Amino acid sequence: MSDESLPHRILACVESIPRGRVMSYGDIAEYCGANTPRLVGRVLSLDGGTVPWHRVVRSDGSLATHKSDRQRELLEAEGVRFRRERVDMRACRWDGAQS
DNA sequence: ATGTTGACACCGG
DNA sequence: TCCGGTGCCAACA
Repeated sequence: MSDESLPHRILACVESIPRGRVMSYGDIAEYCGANTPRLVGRVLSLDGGTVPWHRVVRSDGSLATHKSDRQRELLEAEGVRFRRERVDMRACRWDGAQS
């Protein structure tokens, strides 16, 4: 399964997130076999923006630290439901296999 | 090898 | 629900 390197796997996973859906750093880490969610954030920062990074949020639904404004904008544009400053995980969480 | 840093997660108050 | 401290693991100087 891991014909690709871990960083590449993570990016592929993020790309697989459907429009209007989100995944937490921890979920992606587990799904891709990363030992720590911090690694996911690192990969995304290095990548720069060739993947829909805005669809990756914290496990509690809060947004990333520096780009939170931008991120919320993009997510709302995709129809993601917000509750104050947090994503409605209950409705938008994507596990990578859900229908 | 050791200490610092970070696009995180979890727990207690 | 909000805030702060603690635990994690990998990358870097």
